[in-house]
Amino acid sequence: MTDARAPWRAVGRRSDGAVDVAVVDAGGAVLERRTIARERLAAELADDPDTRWIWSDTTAWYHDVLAAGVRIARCHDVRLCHAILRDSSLVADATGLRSATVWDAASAAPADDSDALFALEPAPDAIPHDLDATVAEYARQVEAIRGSADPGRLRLLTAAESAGALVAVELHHAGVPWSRDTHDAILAGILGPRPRPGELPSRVGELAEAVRVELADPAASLDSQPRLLRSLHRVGVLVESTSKWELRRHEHPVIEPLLAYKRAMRLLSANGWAWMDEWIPADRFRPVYVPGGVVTGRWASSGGGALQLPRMLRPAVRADDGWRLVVADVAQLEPRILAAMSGDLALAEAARGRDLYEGIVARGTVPSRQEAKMALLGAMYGATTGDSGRLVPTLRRAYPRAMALVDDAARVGEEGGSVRTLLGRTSPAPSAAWRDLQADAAESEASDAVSSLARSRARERGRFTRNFVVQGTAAEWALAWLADLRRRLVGFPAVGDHPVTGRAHLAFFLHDEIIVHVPADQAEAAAEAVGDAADAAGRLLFGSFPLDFLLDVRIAESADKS
DNA sequence: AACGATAGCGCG
DNA sequence: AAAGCGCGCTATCGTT
Repeated sequence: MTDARAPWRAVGRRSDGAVDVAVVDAGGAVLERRTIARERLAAELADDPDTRWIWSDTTAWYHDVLAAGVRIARCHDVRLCHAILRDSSLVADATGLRSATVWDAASAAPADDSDALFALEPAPDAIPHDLDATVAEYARQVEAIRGSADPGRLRLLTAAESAGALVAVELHHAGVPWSRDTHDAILAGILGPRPRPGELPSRVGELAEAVRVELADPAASLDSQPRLLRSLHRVGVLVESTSKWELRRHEHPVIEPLLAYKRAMRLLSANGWAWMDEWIPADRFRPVYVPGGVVTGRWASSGGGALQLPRMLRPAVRADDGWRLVVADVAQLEPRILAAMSGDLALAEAARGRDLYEGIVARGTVPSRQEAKMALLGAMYGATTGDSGRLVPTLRRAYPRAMALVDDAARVGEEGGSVRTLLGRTSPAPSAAWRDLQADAAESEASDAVSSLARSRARERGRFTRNFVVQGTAAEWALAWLADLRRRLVGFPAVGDHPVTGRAHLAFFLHDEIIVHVPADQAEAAAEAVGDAADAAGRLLFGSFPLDFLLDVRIAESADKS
């Protein structure tokens, strides 16, 4: 993965806004340095597009560079890698990294505030962007990896995390191609035509009216849970909450219009016309992705609810004229990850070339696909009761290796220990409050209340660590998939000047799903690249282990699932 | 008036 | 009854 002869370069910001550029050796020592004007930065990177650029924070640097028309191949994101290495249980001595607390500060402001990096007065809680601090921390990280229990895995993880950071900025830059007209039509179909500002859409008003009729109260408030609850009780619907999953269980003429009202209001407030005007100004949705934003290594997002686009809006995701979308998602990613990382050949056999849940049924473990899914999700999430928990023991007998991996992770977590993903991302240590509670419960005169609370908190943490190993390793696989596909797409013929959108490019990513926006005549090739990248990611993480990462790939003009 | 916490629901 | 993980966002409610 790392080539000792590759020229590595670092950039840092000077207090006057100019940029220091340095050539560094494999250990992070500066061999040469010079200073260039800020305006020269993009050109400087363009001169060495294949070099690995070491910088403080991809979000802070890359947006300007891309805006200036330059794309780079590789980077080392010091902030993101610091967080990984500081906590990784593979790192033998993290003292130096832990004392470099300045790298724990928040990332720069989101990409649209592109002046944030070059503001004269950096925010007091921001990470440093100067060359000396950047290179010094980089050297600490190189040393931490070298002295670790598994340098190869940590190199892979830090490279994948950094590549993901590049993808995240590029995704923001490209945006999700979006049809405002289709979006408007979907809203109108469910809510009624767009109302004047301050007015409720007609269909919402009708539903509210229907609910109030059934509640026999023309003034009933539907948006306040306590008041709605009282209204429901008055007409004999004895629910404890106003949640839809509880309402669904009751038979009463108010239920159906009420659920429809809640659905409509949800759509209106979360993804209605106001959202469309704010987030889709010009037929592109540009969410802010936050790589490493979740403890497990998954991405988070900030603003716009990028990771929560309701499925009913997916028809609004629409390729440009003459372009197509390649929409691909992995079938049962986390169960496959579990099979591969535990080396469970029986589970891998159930997964090979088919729907994994169907494979479990075919092997006679459980009678139906639904039960197989419930059982496996229950095993990965730590269910102990209900339909899901009931089937877990059956699964434990059929797939002992896979189940032992998650059961061990849960046990370690309950005992206050740390677990790690395949590549070494490590779960956070329990809080002081958690440890205090466990210590209190261990005292001989501990009350029943304290003991039972401590047990409950221990189990909670066990469910977290149980899931952490699988969710986190799945996130690593997905990063490898993204990074590999990104590299393949650069080889596609350019049809425009833009470094990202001037050719086939990634347009969306969500945990186990990718959307590529591609000129129509290259769509088949792009679909093939998506599959090849998935195969490559599997080999990178799991070598020759006999398991495939089955994709559902579609080429279409819209992302609508048909 | 401005904050944090909570309920509820969207996604994987 | 969400029984079982991880998120972000909005509206409402309670506190200051």
